[in-house]
Amino acid sequence: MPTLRHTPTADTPAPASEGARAILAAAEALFASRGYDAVSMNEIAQTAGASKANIFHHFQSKKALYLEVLRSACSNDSAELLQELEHESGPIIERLQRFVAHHLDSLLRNERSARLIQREVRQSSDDQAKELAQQVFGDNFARLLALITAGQTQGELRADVEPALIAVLLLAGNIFFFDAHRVLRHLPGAGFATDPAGFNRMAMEILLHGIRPQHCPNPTDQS
Amino acid sequence: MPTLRHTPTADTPAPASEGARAILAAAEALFASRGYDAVSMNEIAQTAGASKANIFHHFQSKKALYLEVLRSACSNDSAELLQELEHESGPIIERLQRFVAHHLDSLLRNERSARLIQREVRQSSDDQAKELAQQVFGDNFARLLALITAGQTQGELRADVEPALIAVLLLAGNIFFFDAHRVLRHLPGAGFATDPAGFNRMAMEILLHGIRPQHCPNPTDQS
DNA sequence: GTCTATACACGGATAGAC
DNA sequence: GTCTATCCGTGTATAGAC
Repeated sequence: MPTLRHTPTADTPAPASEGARAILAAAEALFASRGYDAVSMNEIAQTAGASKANIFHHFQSKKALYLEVLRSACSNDSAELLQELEHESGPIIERLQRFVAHHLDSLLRNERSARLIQREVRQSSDDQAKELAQQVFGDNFARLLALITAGQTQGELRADVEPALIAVLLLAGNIFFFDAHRVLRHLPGAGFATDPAGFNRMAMEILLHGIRPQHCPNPTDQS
Repeated sequence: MPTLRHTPTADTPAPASEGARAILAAAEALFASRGYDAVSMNEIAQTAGASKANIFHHFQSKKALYLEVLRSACSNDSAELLQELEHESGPIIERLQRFVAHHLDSLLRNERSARLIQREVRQSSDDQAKELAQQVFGDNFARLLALITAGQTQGELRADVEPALIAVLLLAGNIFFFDAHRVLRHLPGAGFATDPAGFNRMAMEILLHGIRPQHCPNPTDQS
């Protein structure tokens, strides 16, 4: 698969001449829900209300169209979460909590693009992963790390664990929930599978008591 | 996609007449690494050293072959983990720890089958998920739940959280690591991405301090 | 920019000999 | 059980008119 380097200078590299945007939207929906191979150009044309040949006029090939879809999906998903992090005040733990909740919500709301990106993450062997890490996730992950390390220096979080590990555990729960909640629903005792917010609250509660510094209610001091 | 109900009575429903096993093995490798659509019957035949028509002699259709592959992959993956749980003594936390470590190890070692099953979990919308939950994951998940509840009644684990939630968090870390470690490697501060065992140890350490009841080193007792 | 028509290859599946 | 040969649908991509 070709490289997906994106020139970060131009805001709109291809203005997407009206009809092309319809094609892009249709392609995104179809690719995300059924994968690359399972969807045909005929189908995309039909869904977009355009002719198959017109697609090839706007995009060099099927793969080129796919990569274009990927790029737009990535930047959308990321952009939503950027603000939540920095421009806030108050305890960092609360901010983390809100971030995680927002992240899961975003996953579930933009299910299509989320799946699309996940697919790429998983099947990207070799050095494609590096590009993904640097050009797609790098910024947001770094931001999350900064928040966590701030929490550590401020004493809100344990300082004896790698911040990246905390970040990963924070995200892992969300992504697992996103992936598996349909199956989870039918497993014994996993009623929370239908309640993302509740899951988030409880998972965070568990994680926090491992993340925070020893929070011991002093038995001698019970005023 | 057709139902994947498996008669649980017969141990070897179809003895897989020698050549059929080669086909099955080749199909598993190809399906797992590239997905259902991307692999052709021609390719499977070639890899297995058989003719395309011969595949259709042993399996009704491409989809039937796929389901057969799925079934075998599932039972293999599950079977490995079954023993680890019950037939042991000692603190439950330790057993959980060993289970989680073994689980991640199993994922990484059987990458192909693991991916295959994950694919099914994610794209199974509707009631296909129910079958997966009941016929593939049900047993193992129930076992894990039993272990956790035992830990709760024994006082090793906090009793005020849903056991299923603990189970999910235990698994989520592993699966996220399995999915993302290639990308993770290239993110800042995530050096543990190349060290599954280390990741397991640290993640478990974090989780435990949230899971176990308040573990407070008594400051008055320092003999 | 958008269409109709078409070339060309490949994929899944079957027939029938051995 | 295994093969060769073949049918038929569909998918990507192009040519060329409007």
